[in-house]
Amino acid sequence: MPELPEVEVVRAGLEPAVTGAVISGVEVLDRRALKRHDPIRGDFATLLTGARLRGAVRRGKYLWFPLAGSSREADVPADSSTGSDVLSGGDVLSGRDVLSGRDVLSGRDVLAGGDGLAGGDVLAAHLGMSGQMLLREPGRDDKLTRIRLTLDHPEHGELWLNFVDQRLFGGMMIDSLVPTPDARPAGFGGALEPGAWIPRTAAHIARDPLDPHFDDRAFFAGLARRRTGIKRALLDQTLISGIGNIYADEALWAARLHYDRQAAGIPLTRRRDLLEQVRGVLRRALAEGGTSFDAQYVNVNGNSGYFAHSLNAYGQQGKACPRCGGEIVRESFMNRGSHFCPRCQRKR
DNA sequence: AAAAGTACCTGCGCGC
DNA sequence: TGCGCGCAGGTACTTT
Repeated sequence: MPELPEVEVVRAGLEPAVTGAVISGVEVLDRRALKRHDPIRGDFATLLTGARLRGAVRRGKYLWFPLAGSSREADVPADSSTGSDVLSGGDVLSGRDVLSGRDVLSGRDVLAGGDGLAGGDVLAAHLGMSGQMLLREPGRDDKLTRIRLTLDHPEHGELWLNFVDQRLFGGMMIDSLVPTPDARPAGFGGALEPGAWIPRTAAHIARDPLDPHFDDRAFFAGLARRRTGIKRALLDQTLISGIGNIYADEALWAARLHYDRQAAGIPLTRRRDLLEQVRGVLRRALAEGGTSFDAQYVNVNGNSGYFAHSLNAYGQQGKACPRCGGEIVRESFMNRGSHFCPRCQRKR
């Protein structure tokens, strides 16, 4: 389901509700929704109960919520003999400034709660194909809720956060932060400055094209090296993140590129144009609240976005191409649909 | 090493 | 109405 615009709608919707909230209850209704959680680090519910959420951060389609460290961690003496990063003066492993005892990720004092958590741990989430994060009045259940967090917010009071996922390709986990390879802020955190720390599970993906630190030149060079079709390259989250099947088809339509054209053979000017189209499509979709065809994709209140009305190629098979009037076709590719206009998106 | 294939899942809508 | 089938917006792991 959700690609960058949809995940960003979720992030922005959650941000005011989770920032500063304490997790007062955790119900894991289906353990398969924890499949990326490493049980060795402790029980998900136990670790999370009592922890305080500090914000909501996103890179591409990955979401995470930095947690305040546990009381136990806060008692750790300022011992610079272990794991301290000389250059930053901070503790690489925990994301905490060892000398000052303050949390370098937020600049705030580490709070008690979430016993067993290390400073710099996060609640990480991926929505997969069908995941939703719904904010509800306590007592309001949703069918297919897999994990429920009860949030206690100093201003908003008590809320349920239902993680709903039909297909169970998504999930939640507790993860630790590692330094970003380029030492720049990890992702988009709204009001929260995420710092140059990223969850281990998301560390391998590239920045997304709306990230101010996205490296355009590295992307163009990466495309030039790919011996594969351009759509495969766009969907490769290690090259550029946040794009899924819908926006790949839409951006390729806008750039007049055939989905299976060899990435390496595309001239630089057209690679530049493609990136511009990618950004345009993602920004427009975001402005309309994301794309939804049904209740499968919704924001945190359960409402749908409007971008489905603006699609030019995705799902438009049989209809006229809005640009040239040719007929949009759907072809099976990579076990999914590719939608394009054979007239203005020619392979050669 | 990079690229392609496969596994992971459930529910819905469609045609018969 | 009931049933089987195809379809779904993603990622991680394995194989080549």
